[in-house]
Amino acid sequence: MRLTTRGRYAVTALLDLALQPTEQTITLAEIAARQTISVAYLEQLFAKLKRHGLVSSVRGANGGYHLARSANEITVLEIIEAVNETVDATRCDHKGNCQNGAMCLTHDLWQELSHHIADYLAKISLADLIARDNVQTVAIRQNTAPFDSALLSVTGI
Amino acid sequence: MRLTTRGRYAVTALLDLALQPTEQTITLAEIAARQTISVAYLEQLFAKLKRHGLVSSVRGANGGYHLARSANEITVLEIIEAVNETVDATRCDHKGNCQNGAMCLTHDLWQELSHHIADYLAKISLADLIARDNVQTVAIRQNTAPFDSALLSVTGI
DNA sequence: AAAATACTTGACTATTTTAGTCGGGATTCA
DNA sequence: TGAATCCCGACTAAAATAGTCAAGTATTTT
Repeated sequence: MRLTTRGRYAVTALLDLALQPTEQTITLAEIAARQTISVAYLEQLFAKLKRHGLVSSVRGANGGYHLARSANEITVLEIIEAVNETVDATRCDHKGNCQNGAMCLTHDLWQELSHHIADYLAKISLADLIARDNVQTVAIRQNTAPFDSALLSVTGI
Repeated sequence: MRLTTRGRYAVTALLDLALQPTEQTITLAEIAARQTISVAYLEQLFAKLKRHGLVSSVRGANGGYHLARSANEITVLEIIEAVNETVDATRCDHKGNCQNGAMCLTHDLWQELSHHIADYLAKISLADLIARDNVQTVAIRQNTAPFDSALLSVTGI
């Protein structure tokens, strides 16, 4: 079971995307500036997110990314799994062959824990997150002061 | 957030210990044989478990380990935390300074997830696990055939 | 007292994963 | 054409995991 920077960044980046007006394409440079993530790393993550059908892209000048579905149809679980993090806590990938082909003493415990976490995260959509007070508060902060530095880094000044 | 072999082994080993008659001291060699974990690695884990007050040891010939408390007073969460695995999913250790000193967009999500998992694991004691059908089934299997090899490795034959 | 048993400690190591970086290429718009 | 943007693969440094190994200490049995 793994839940590290990669998954956190992916959810953060997609939530940032979900907070922008849907009619615009959003560049990775903008997201990078607002969320303090390097563009190069975001490229890596968005390649996976695209492969899993969570975002769509427009190439070329004025290009960028969109959510591929509406914010209430994208769950946190999907995002995390798309960037190769698993929520599985068993060592046998749920197969039950954890001890030399047989089931280990604690197999069911880890299996139930895995399901528990997956259920929890599958019930939270990007739209749910947007609706939260603290997300709104942080988003407003990120759109004011840091926006200048976003522009700076985009223009390369 | 990490939940890997180390935490799984620790819970498995303590559950094995909890399944044995309380009046006996249990050696690591026996646990190692039943659970297919190397003695050297168990030593490392039990050092931490002892430091955290989860087991007590008896040295010398016929020595071994006991649970330091009764099985219903030891939770899975405690065991996992004792071997240095954290159930925290935030990157800021709950401090809320995840983005250059300010709160990142998804801080609350990870914080709530962490609490959710911790609550879940804190409600499961070793006694709860013992009561499960599948644990009994596996324990019986491990006490028959593999017990010979346990004796063999103990006696060094 | 000696031997056997068992725990204790610390150093060491191979492998894997994470968290990125870097360079070049393809596409589109103006 | 040239700038903006996404696309792709290779590369790397640092950390964590999953152990191993060796030497030592403590206790009990004989």
